[in-house]
Amino acid sequence: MEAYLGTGDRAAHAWSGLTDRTRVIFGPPGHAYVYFIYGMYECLNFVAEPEGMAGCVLIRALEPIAGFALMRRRRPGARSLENLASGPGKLTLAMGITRKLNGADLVAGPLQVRRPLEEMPFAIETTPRIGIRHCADWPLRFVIRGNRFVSP
DNA sequence: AGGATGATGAAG
DNA sequence: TTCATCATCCTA
Repeated sequence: MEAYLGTGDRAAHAWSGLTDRTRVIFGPPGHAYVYFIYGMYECLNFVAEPEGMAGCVLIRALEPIAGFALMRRRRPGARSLENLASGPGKLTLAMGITRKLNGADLVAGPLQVRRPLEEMPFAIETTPRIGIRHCADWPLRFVIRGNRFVSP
């Protein structure tokens, strides 16, 4: 995942202030911010700051633990389990997430953030963010150390 | 290394 | 109404 700050972060969508597109980012936390990028893909964020304040987290990858057949059907090109959702665009394809979920409540659903079935301890590693030009060296990308499913 | 592909924000 | 830009992925 990657953090995008509300103020001073030129790489963040919220940099341009409150617009139609960024409205959700300035809304209450625990909601999905889904945006369309490169004319083809959609990316999922979690709003992370109190209402009136901008700040969100881009979900760049996930480890599939269920629904394998469905995810493979949505991403026929995926050659391996690791490849299924190891990138922000791949993740939304595999999960069937579209802009219709923009602004959706992540507690109420239909898209929900849930506690894992079994809690596994893990270490978090910090790296620069990926695919941006501004503030590219800021250490705001967070990965699970040693995990095979992180985005490249 | 380059192409697919369209919304967005800022400028005119 | 244009225009550059873009938090990507895939094939070569």
